[in-house]
Amino acid sequence: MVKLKKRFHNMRKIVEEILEEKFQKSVVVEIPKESKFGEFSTPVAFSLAKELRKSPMIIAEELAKEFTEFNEFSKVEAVKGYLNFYLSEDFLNSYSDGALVDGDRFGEGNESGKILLEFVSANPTGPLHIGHSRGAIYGDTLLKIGKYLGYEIEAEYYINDAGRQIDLLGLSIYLSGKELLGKTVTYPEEYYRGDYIVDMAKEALTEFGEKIFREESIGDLASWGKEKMMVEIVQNLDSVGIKFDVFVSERDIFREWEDSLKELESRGGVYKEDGKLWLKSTQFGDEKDRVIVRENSVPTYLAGDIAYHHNKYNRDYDKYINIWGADHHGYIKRVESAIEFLGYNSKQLEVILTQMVALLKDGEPYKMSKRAGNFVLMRDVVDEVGADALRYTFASKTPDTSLQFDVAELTKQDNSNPIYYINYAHARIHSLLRKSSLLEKDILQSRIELDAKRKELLFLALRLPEIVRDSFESRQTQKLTDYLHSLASNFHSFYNSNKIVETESEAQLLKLSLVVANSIKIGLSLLGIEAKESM
RNA sequence: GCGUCUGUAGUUCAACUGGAUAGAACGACGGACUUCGGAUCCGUAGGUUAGGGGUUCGAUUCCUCUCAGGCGUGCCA
Repeated sequence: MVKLKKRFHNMRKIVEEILEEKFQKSVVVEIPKESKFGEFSTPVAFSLAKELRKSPMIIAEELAKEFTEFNEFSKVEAVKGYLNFYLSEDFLNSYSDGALVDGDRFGEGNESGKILLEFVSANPTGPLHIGHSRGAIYGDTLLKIGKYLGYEIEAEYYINDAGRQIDLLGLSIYLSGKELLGKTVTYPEEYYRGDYIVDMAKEALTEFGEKIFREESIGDLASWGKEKMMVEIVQNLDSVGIKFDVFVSERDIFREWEDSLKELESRGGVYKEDGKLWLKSTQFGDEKDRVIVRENSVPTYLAGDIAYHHNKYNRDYDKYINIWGADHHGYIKRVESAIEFLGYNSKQLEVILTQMVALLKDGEPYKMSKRAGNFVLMRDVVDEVGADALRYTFASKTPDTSLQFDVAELTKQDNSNPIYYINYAHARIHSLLRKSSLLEKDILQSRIELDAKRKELLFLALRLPEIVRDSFESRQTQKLTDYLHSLASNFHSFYNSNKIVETESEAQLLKLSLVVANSIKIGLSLLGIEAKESM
């Protein structure tokens, strides 16, 4: 049997280490698209061709001979300059045993590093809409995957509870309340409309009586309304299984603004002009310098963000990840420059932008605006399609491409939904286990004899650790969804061409199926979805 | 105008960050169990990777120009 030195290493890493030890340099290890080229391959002979002044074909031929003594491989072949590696049955069986022993923790990493992940941070002036839910689900998926890999990650929500939008919330509730009381009101250009404002006005009326709708009470209505909205937002997030570790308030953070300002001043990051205070953000590549304190001495929004990032950096993480809507992208440079002026390294900050979600309803474009109140509520979509489908949909799209879909499409719960497809594969495996009369011990102790099909399926199932890692490091959660889909697909195909229960190979095929089920279960759980054992 | 993201099959997306014949899914069309769940499987059609030029053994990937679209370009948040 092959001994596994490093349980937590994924298979590609194991092969990489073997090659790097051999060649004393970093080597590209890839997984060929076609299984006839082996499980792994490397084009290393091409890069050696120049310095050795020999053809890649010849180099590869020679190299292939040097890998005969590795029991990880059953065969190492040179084809057209590529070096192809075929994993041995011994190795794959050992690795499978490891996977089954690890169970739910197969692929878990031992990465170190403290990461602060800030996401959603939607203004508490209305419920979450479908656009917010994209960043929320993407962020939460990253969080789950990162934690699985061993990183210490905190999920943080920044509450914009200061500034004009909160005043506007108070005013909007106030005006709506006036109208409820039969008064004629004229709404200004900018205010929040939508049913939730009317609902809050009604609630305020029953809770506080008519006296709340006096002009002096707008501030009270604002902070009361803000609290209401945060409760609503937390519920919205909870409905898809998202929980934050920390909520920070802009209002609280702002108390530290003077400290940040002093720091900026002492490092020459600001200057006065036209009675305003400017941040020298051009020094770090911004298009122009930015006002941080207005002529009337009221700080701008950026000031709050500077204090916030100052606060974050003082908490001393290794990395700060912000997930913002694409409309904030102009902010990156100015925040980075502020971080530099505060004496910190802006390279530790990584901003991921999620592009817009353009919704259609029956083919018609759906304009989303909180102000106008005709946005699609996250809550409504969750009610219609369920948390699982929504989570899968957003996790399966790269954040940096704008996404357009029809609400009507998502409300369809037919078999085009990949969640059903993947769950079905998982449920099928459990169905087989229920049908079988074998003991678990006998299944686990059997040895999987590999033919081409079995090997392909087993290899794919065992790639989970590598996929999870890759998915996190590239910040591309869709690598995980794609993987699960193809694993399910591969299993369905296998299932249809093999009888399993009550055959001579029952034990080993069930063992193979168990490895598949384990990877599906883990993968789904990292997406925040619970695998079903029956449907 | 500038910044930024994007452009790959009818549609939605891949392509391991420079590697082998550009792959899947959905949709379309045609098939498959008296075997364990047909919510499945198998097959067929569909491509000048937006376009030109460059870098090299090799480009969907890197550079450059052009074209098209989204977002941004408040002392709003």
